[in-house]
Amino acid sequence: MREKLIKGIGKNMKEPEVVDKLARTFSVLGDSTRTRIIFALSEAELCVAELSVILSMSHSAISHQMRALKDLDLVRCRKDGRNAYYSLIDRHIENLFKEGLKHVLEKI
Amino acid sequence: MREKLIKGIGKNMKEPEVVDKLARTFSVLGDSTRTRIIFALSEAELCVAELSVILSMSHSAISHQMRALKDLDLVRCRKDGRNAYYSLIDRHIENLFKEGLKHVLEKI
DNA sequence: TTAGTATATGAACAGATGTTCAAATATAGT
DNA sequence: ACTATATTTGAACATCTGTTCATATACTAA
Repeated sequence: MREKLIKGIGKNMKEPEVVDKLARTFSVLGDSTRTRIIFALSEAELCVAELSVILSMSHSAISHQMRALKDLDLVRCRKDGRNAYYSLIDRHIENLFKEGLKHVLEKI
Repeated sequence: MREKLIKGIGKNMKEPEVVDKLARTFSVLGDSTRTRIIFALSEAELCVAELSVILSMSHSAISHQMRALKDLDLVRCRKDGRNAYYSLIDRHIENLFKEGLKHVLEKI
């Protein structure tokens, strides 16, 4: 047991607010439906109906997931008539996704 | 509805095996206990007892989580006597974690 | 061997999560 | 106004997940 080391790490630990948001951010990427949505959006801006074709899932299921992604600032929504077009909010998210993908492809 | 675009994205979609492992990888980062463990390990190699002090959690709870992290190749384990020292498996994971942290700090 | 310590494991429980279904809202065209 | 289409929402349900508790395993030192 290295008391000083432990104390130092405890001191550096991020505040609960930050830790929680970080965890929820990873968590929202951590579902295969949403992972596929993020992949699709990394190729193009897409509306709910298009995503539901790509993933073979109901509009409702997609819409619920889009809300989760929007709540955590991973995607933005652009309304055009009766369509809602979603896209990744920034390159940051795309990088995060691609870094994860690289890791997985190395380990498989 | 843009049939060709949709078909193209469907074709590019990663295989279920890859998607699932990617999702599970993000998922394992997506819990505040494990997020804190990853943070601690980004500062030093630590054993279960030390992690349990830093996080104020039982050895058992930590041990269960370490297994989840090891199963997904996020950490490695080095046995030294009766201690099990864990560390991040590579810089890749550290980058992933720090990218996520940057995103969160921007959005808070 | 024995006692003591560090981890690991399995079962069980409460709480969280993803999908479905039905219904509501919103917009466009007639 | 009415109809059709796109999306959203809320409730319900089954499944998954994280912690606790008790117990087991592994190693060290006497």
